[in-house]
This record gives sequence, structure tokens and C-alpha cells, in this order.
Amino acid sequence: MTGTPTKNTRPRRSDATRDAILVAARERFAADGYERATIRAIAKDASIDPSMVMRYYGNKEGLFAAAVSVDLRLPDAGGLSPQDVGAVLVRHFLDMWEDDEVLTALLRVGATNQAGAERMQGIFRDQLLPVARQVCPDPEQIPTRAALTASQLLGLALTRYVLRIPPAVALHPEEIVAWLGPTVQRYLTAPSP
Amino acid sequence: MTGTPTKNTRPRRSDATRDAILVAARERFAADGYERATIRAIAKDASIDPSMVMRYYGNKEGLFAAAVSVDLRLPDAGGLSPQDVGAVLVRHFLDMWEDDEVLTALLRVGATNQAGAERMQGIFRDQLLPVARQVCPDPEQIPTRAALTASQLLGLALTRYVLRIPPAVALHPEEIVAWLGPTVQRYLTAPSP
DNA sequence: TTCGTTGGCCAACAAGTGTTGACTTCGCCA
DNA sequence: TGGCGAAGTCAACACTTGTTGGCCAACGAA
Repeated sequence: MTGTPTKNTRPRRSDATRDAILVAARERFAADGYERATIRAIAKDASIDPSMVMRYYGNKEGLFAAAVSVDLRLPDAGGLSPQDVGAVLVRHFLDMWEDDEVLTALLRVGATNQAGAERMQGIFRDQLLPVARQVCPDPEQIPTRAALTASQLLGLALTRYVLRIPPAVALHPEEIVAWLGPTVQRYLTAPSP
Repeated sequence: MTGTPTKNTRPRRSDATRDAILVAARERFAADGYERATIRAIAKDASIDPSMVMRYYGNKEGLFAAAVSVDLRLPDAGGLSPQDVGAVLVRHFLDMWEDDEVLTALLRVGATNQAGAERMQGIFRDQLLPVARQVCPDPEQIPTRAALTASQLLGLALTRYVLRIPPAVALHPEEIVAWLGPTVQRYLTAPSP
């Protein structure tokens, strides 16, 4: 997830710096969005020179690509009872959002940046669609049902973590699961209306 | 909605220009978000000099405030049968979003700009909360239920109009009403889970 | 030690930003 | 017709942005 070397790549002396840049970049992108997160500000947070960011990540887009990589780690729908996939999914999303600022960053950037929007489309396609494929009754409706699910889950993230609408922020996680679980459950498995 | 004079304000010779600026500003803000919508680009679209924008609207924030004013024109919930307030609300939102780019602009800006987020909070508070107040069973739950409704409605707008996730774009309005109507209905009126 | 490689800083560039002020042109009323 | 205020143009300002290249120090192998 960070730039720390994995096996077969010898550790570089600059790995600490590279990681510091990524950490700062994630924070800034999450807080400010793409345009207002300046390379200078990120470099300052990481206590290095702006030119280092360019050297290690090429340009601003490269930095964003390196800093924001999302793996939702969605549970395998085959392994859980099909009647509460909704609640499980909502709880899992909630856990992810609560402690990963990368998701907020990506949502902010997706709202203003074409490349960011495409990245979110990719996550939807590669990570949420497969889950829907496992639980949807009619194969033809999989994309529709997955999109409905996305609309509810991303809508929660938008109101709670980005727009910070007070009562959405005040909701307890368990309340959210109780309210949204049945919604997602219906979108994924109920007969079409 | 536009800067056209209403009664008691004498028409100014520059009203056409003022309106052209607002129209161009709405388009740019909706398409690019706050930061990337430059005053120069807006002025060019309106075929006037950038300095005119400053003269008429003070600064960029003032232009945004003047260009983006949202009246959801939410139906009076008292006047409709309480068992299909969900479907009515979803259909109304959909109609508004389909032909008012201002809403897309505000959502884009709300995602990256603090002032934009506060504006959205204000719309929620002043326009959606009152509707919830009319149909919710328990007065104490009004903010919660309104926030849940907002999460689903804004989530739809996000996936369909901003992120443009393909299956969300492909949905027919009637499908959306059929799927989301019961959800909103439940959030507003069903006993809490 | 010596030398190539790597990590890091500094200063600068070109482009683009919001914003300002001086100047010219237009339209209307006396 | 003269004059006055509004409408509009032009050029520039101060600043920030991403990005570049040159320079120096630290390191590790020879």
C-alpha cells in the first residue's frame, strides 16, 4: 500500500521519504481535493523539497495514482448467508470509510476530475460488480442492481464524510447498518419492482 | 433566477451581459467545479472581458453565490397522500436534476469547497428537513430520516450525473422511481428498524 | 581513498490565476 | 449639441501553480 519495498526489490535509502510523500499526499488529497492539494503543500507536510515529489513520481497525476490505490477488500459473497448480504456489505463499507482517508480523497477527486471519475468507475466495475454477480437472481440485472447499491453507499459517504451534513455525521454505525442494510439487500436480491 | 430585473428595479442596460455571465458561470461550474472554472473562461464564454465579471459580481465567490441559487421547489407534503411521498419525492428530484445544471455545479463544488459544502447543508436544512417534518411519525427522528433520504437522493445524483457510472446513467427515470421510491418512503415513514 | 550513484536542496522558469485601474466608447437627458 | 454616467476594453499587477536543471553532500563498492 505504501511505497515500502516488497520482496525482490532491494530497499532504497529514500524509501522513508517516498512514504512520507505518499502519506502527506493522501491527507492533502482527502482534505482539499485534487486542484487545491498543491505539490508544494504536500512537500512541506513531508518536510522535503517539492522537486523530490517530481523526481519520485514524475508529475502530479503520477503522485495521485501512486498515493490513491483502493482495495475495498469486499467479502466473498459466496461465504455468507445470502439473506444478510446487505447488512454485511454496509458494515464493511462503513469500516473501510471510517479509517481510510484514501476513500474520501478519491471521492473528492472523482467529483471534480475526469481521471478521478474514471478511477471510481473502475473500482465499481472491478470490485462491486463481482459481488453483485454472486448474489443477484437475474444475471441481466446485475449492473443495474450494483449501480443502485453504489448510489446508496456512495450517497452515505458523500453526506457523512464529504458534505458533513450534521445528522448524517451524528448517525451511529449500528444505526446506519440497520437502516441501509435492508435497502442494499433489496437492491441486490429482491425481485425487481 | 437570472439577473433579469423584477418589478421595482429599473432595468439596466447591462442586464443582458449580467445574464450571459451567470449562464456561462453555471455551465463552467457544473462542468469543471469551482477551482477549474476560471473567470477568464467564463468571460470568454459570455463574450466579454474578465474585468466585467469582477465589476458586476465583486469576486469569484460572489459570482458563484450569484450564479448558484437553488430552490428545489419541493412539493408540499401535506397535499399528497402520505403513502407515496417517497415516489413523488424521487420523481421530483429526478426532474430537477435532469434539467438544471446548477445542481450538478453545486454538488461538484460542495465536494471540494468548504463554502460549497455549507451551502448544501443549508439547502438540506431549509428545504428537505421541512418536508420530513410533515411526514415523519416521531419528531425526534426527523433529522435522521431526512439525512437518510438525502444520502440516497444525493447518492443517485453523484453516481448518475457526476461520476457517470454507466449503469447508473443508463437507468430510465421510471426505473429509478420504482427502485428508490420505496427506499425513501421507508426512510421517511416506516417504523425505525 | 576514490569514484560513481543516489538523495536532497535551491533558484528559477513559463504559464495561468484572480484582481485592479486607467482609458475609451456608447447611450441618454438637459 | 454638450455633457455625464454607465458599459466595455486593454494592459498590467502580484501571486501561485507545476515543473526543470544545476549544484552539493552522503553513501557504498572498488
